[in-house]
Amino acid sequence: MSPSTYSISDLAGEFDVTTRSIRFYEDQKLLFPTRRGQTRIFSGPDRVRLKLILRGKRLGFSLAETRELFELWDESTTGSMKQLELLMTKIQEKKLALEQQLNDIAMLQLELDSAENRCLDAMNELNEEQTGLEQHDLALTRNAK
Amino acid sequence: MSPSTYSISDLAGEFDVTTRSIRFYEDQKLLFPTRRGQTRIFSGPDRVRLKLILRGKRLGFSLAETRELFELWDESTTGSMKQLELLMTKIQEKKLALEQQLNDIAMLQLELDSAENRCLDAMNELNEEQTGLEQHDLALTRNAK
DNA sequence: TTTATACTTTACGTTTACGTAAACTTCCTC
DNA sequence: GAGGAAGTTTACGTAAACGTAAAGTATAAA
Repeated sequence: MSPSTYSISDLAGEFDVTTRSIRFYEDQKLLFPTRRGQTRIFSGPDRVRLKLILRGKRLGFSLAETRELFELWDESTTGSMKQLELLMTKIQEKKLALEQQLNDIAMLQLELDSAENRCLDAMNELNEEQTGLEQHDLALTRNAK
Repeated sequence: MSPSTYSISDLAGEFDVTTRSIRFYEDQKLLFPTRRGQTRIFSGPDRVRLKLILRGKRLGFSLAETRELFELWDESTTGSMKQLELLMTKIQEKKLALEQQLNDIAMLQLELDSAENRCLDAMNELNEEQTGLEQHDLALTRNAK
């Protein structure tokens, strides 16, 4: 069974971040460990939030943005009407940004494929120059699975 | 017809960045404008690169990473075998990172949808409390197109 | 009891990606 | 020829996200 509390180095080890980073995230109000004495004790939800923080980073989110998302999520159970409307706006913004990111990724993937093919072509040319034509059909094996 | 050269403020205006940023990108070897006197003149390829820089930023790339990609692309026509193999490695790395990003985005989208629904539920509840049950079926209109 | 290990706080240092101000030059227009 | 707009260089400032000592505490093992 997975434990329900974690030390700072447990989490640092599991997610490959430094303890310094984890303490910084706490300082920035992204994590809320309890204490035993002065030692931090992280809960399951803390662990989840850490995972989300790191995912956010991979997507280019600032810590402030991630914290905003956390707050939105938390307030979604308690918010007033005015709050909820603002929340909807923010959610829509994030969704639009993600759409944009999907487009960006799709285009970059196409370009990387193109670069990959150019690279393979160049490698094949170098091979042919060196070894003559005897391996000519090797050039056709590159799309085989 | 689109012009083939651009001033710094042309590009700043088109892509909504400051001239300061553009100069900084040049300083970091990401753009290579020519000069007329001391005034920068940007080419079509420069404009494309600027667009790519900004796309990279949206994906969380550092300027150094983007420059690396540019250099990879440029070297793909001239590289030696050793170079080309390293290039392939880098390309694979980037492709893997993009796959990860796609996963990350998919999960975040699910969570945003969930948050959106929680939000709509909460708003409907507030409405019902205030107006009684007369608008009860309004709660069902939210998935209509 | 000493020693090792893990944890803590405090605080200054560093990198990235610009912002911002100061002090010019060019060119156009009035 | 006096502005005004757009360009330039130089250089210091700044926010974010940690890195990196320094110095102390707590606990378990030898």
